[in-house]
Amino acid sequence: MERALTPGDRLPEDALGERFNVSRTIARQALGQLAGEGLVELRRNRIAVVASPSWEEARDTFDVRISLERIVVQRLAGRLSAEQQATLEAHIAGEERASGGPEPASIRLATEFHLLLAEMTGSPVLRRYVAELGYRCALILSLYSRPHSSDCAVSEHREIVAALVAGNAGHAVTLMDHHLDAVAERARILTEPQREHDLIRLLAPYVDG
Amino acid sequence: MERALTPGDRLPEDALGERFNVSRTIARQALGQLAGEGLVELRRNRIAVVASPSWEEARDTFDVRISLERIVVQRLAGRLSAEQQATLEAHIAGEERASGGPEPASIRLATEFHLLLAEMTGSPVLRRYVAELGYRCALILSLYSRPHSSDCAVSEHREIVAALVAGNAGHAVTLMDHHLDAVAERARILTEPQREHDLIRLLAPYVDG
DNA sequence: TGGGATTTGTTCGTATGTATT
DNA sequence: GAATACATACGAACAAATCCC
Repeated sequence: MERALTPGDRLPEDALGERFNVSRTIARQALGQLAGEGLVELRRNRIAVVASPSWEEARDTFDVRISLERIVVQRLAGRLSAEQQATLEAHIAGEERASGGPEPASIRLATEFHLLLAEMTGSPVLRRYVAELGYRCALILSLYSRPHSSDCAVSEHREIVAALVAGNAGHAVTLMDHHLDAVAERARILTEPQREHDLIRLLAPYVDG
Repeated sequence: MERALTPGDRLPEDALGERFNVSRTIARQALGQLAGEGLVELRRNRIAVVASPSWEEARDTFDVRISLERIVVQRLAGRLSAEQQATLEAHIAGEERASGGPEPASIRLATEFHLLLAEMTGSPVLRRYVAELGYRCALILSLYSRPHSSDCAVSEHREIVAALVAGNAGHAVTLMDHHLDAVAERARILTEPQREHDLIRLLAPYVDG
């Protein structure tokens, strides 16, 4: 979500295990799960790498994501509790605060906004699928998009919440469609191949303890 | 899919490995994947068991499945190639032929019809999610439904295909909604706890070679 | 093209935790 | 309630495949 890693980056079991202070067995399990979620590519006898979705897979992922999030807003329109409303507004305020700061934080918050909505449907299945697609879309944008500019997105988030609170399902769906279309639209120009990464250094912030 | 196993059935790594002639490591990996798909419950230091979705989870799974399959028929209406049409008709013919025979076969075919439709959208993501939910719903029905009666379902499948071929998206969606509602409706009466199973014997047909 | 260094695939042993008599 | 049997969790080690110079 924060683009600490880039598609194609190598993920050797040993190095991961050393970084997170676990054995290869554990690192291997984690890689297996991530492969199941489409974030890691796992080919037999080959080193695991961060997934590099093809252009077709990218398009497909975005298309299904749009359909799924449409379901989310349809379920939520006019049904947000006061508490949920407050949570969403607090989140958007956080996004605004972060919008001037470091990019990884604002990218993460933008993704988490959608996750928050999915969570509020109360459907674990919907939540899981939206989360999975959200993560994959973040990965795709790091492959295909130009640098993130989050300013517009925050105001769109605000409008979506307003439509949900107003109970205008149709409008909320339209807004969400346009919002996600706009996000997908960023994935138009291929960025040049990324720099070499130092796995050990990059993952340092993510080690517990 | 064929209800060879029932929710709650124990799945010890050892027994599985012996049955399929693989080591515990491999059996363990398989259990991990199945847990990711929600078909197996994996609690720390405890024996794995076939998942027993709660009533709420069951309801949720069916609800999301209906929403997802609605997307499938919307994408397919008026867009089926002659070849796809033939494939679907052949499948339904197979369902009819099997409807008098052994139950496991017809249950499997009924589930696979929906999988076939999802596949024809050409969307790997949609296909995967519909498959996952289809398998889970089969599991749920084996927990909560009375014995399967597939006669009605086959004719409903036929009607859905007809609406798709006619290009009537709205009607196709309605038919699919009603069809899946009817399937979910079967999950109303709790069946009594199932008999004890002999894992070794039940899995015998599934061993390769 | 060849060969050494890496990295994965798999098995097995031990420790630890759980169920059952 | 304690002891025994059983199952899982984890890591070490070895073989085979791959990578890279």
